[in-house]
Amino acid sequence: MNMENTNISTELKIKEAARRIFLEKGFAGCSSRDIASEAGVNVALVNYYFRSKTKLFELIFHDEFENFFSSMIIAFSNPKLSLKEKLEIFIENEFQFLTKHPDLPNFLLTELKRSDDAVKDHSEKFQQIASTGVFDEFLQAQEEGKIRKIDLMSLSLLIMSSCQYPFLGKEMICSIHQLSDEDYKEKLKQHQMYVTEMLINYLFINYENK
Amino acid sequence: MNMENTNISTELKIKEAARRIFLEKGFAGCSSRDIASEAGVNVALVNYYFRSKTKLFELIFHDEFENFFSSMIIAFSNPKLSLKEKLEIFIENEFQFLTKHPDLPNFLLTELKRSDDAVKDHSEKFQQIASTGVFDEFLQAQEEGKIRKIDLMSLSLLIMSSCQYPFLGKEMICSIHQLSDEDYKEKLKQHQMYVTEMLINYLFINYENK
DNA sequence: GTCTATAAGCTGATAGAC
DNA sequence: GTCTATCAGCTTATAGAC
Repeated sequence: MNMENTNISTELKIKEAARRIFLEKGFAGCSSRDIASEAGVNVALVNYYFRSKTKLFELIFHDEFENFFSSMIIAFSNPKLSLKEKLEIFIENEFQFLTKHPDLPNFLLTELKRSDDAVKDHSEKFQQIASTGVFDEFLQAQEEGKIRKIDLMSLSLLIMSSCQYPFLGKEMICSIHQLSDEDYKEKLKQHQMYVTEMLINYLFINYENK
Repeated sequence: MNMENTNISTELKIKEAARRIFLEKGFAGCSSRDIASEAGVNVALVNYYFRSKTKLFELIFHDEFENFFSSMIIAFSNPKLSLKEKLEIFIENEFQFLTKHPDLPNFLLTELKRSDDAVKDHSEKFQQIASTGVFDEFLQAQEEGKIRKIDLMSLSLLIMSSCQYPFLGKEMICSIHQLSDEDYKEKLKQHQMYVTEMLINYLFINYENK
């Protein structure tokens, strides 16, 4: 039915416009009119399809939150990979994913800070990653003395810091070092190599990087 | 004069209220009325003293930007310290400073992203740090084979990532690992140790951390 | 399903009383 | 210097025409 198609198409147009605007400006930094305008439709349609700006935002936020963690889990779910390969591929995937979605970390962290404490239990994400078995594998390797003994939170934090900060701090770094977007993008390739080397050297005991 | 004192006091009350509100909610996330209310004064006084919300914001932003970098430079300016000590003390200072100003990194990075490209040249900050001589010292040590050869941007990025991300990502980490503010604060002490160890092991060649 | 018109409230900012 | 009152404009959201 072409009637249904136009409905879905308009709904999608608004949702994708909202995604772009929210990610760039944040919830407080934009209006329903900005979103409607970006989608090329009337303001009333935003509320017609999504009832309120807040409901639409919650939809997008949830979507992006899932997206963000799904991209993390891919490397961990491959049983053929060694722990070291999992880490290497995780970092590679993160830099690739975040190059495509550079605003995502700032968006998630900023909006998570703004949200109510009541909505703040995301421990199912921990469970989701745990269910890949990668944490058990880490703990096992620690028992065997192959990996440095640090707790899972600090481990995650070290890895997430190194992967996400280059995208969070892009504007600051570029303005201090006077780099263009092109320059920075180029520099990030080399930086990814340093990050990989540093984390592997630190976490894996008796490992020598040539 | 007590008349002048009350003026200055009110002006300061508004400025400090604005600092707290802007840092917590961002420019777009609050209104002049929020600031006036936090300061315990009438809305009209905000414009009376600072002409506009934007002018007041620019004042605070500039202030905090300076504050942020000043705190970085302390360790580098002490000529008695070795390069390794400079890094250790820098990290210690950063964690201490950011524990007192946990919202600052997110504030600066988010608002820097929002601002016009025209206002984005902060290369004087690079010059300011360079004038402590710490970069020359690094380059010298690299020539002597004491320090891994990586460029200054990646070096800064590795260090800033590890120090700032734990504060940027606090809400995300706490919601995933189900930690209270108290728990997290306690965990950060140990994390700081890991960060120090990792950076020193990676950057300083032939260095063995017991 | 999409539009116009409009409601009710909040926004930044100012004029004028005290 | 500080307040009240008020402006014009923008906000989210809805009612009703088509």
